[in-house]
Amino acid sequence: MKRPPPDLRDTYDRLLAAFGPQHWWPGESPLEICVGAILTQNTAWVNVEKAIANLKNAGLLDGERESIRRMLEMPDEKLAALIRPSGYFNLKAKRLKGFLRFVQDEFGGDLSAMWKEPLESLRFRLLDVYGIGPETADSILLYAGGLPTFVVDAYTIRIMTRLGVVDEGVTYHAMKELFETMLPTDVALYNEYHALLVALGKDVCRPRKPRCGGCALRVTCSNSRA
DNA sequence: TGCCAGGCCGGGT
DNA sequence: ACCCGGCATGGC
Repeated sequence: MKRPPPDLRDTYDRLLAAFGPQHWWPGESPLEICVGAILTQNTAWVNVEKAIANLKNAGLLDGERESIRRMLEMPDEKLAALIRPSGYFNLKAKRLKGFLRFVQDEFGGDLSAMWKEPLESLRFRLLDVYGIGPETADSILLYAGGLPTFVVDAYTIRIMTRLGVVDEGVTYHAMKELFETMLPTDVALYNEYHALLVALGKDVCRPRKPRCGGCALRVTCSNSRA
């Protein structure tokens, strides 16, 4: 760390005041949230919505166990065609099935049974599933399972790096640990905080614009002043 | 038009 | 242990 960490709780209050509640995750059921978490990998959410609409129209996000079974039985190409708007559709069809296969085989296609497993243990098992990396695992655990794990993404790292809170090249794990250490273990707080960082990132923190001059960073993060 | 989006995997150093 | 190309659509 280049400087003492800001009061991340105060930063949260400022973000909430600036952007308001984000109402994440924008999904109606745990299964839909899990599916969305995989489909949104490096993809704009608006495209994911189209893919999810296709799945709903095909009746594949209604009954949880039934939907999981039907998607698993479907040929890869057919599932890929449905999720086409979300991009990387061939890849994501396989990743989606990888996750569904895990839920099916290990928990009998019952997500509520999955959440009963201890968080750390479940997290490691999810990371072993093909196509599930740290962010997707944490998104599933927090937003679908309501378990207290902080979700880090590219925006989180960009924002914290540009504020000088962490050095460039900070790892996912270090960033996650920082938030979890500095904040109370609170699912609702983790939920809203990540969503607010994404809102801020979309606003001002693009990859090719290293400076956010005149942007909302000043408003929201002034407590980290040098 | 080109760049970007709520990553992750596999192969190469 | 890093680094990088591949994966693909749709919006601005």
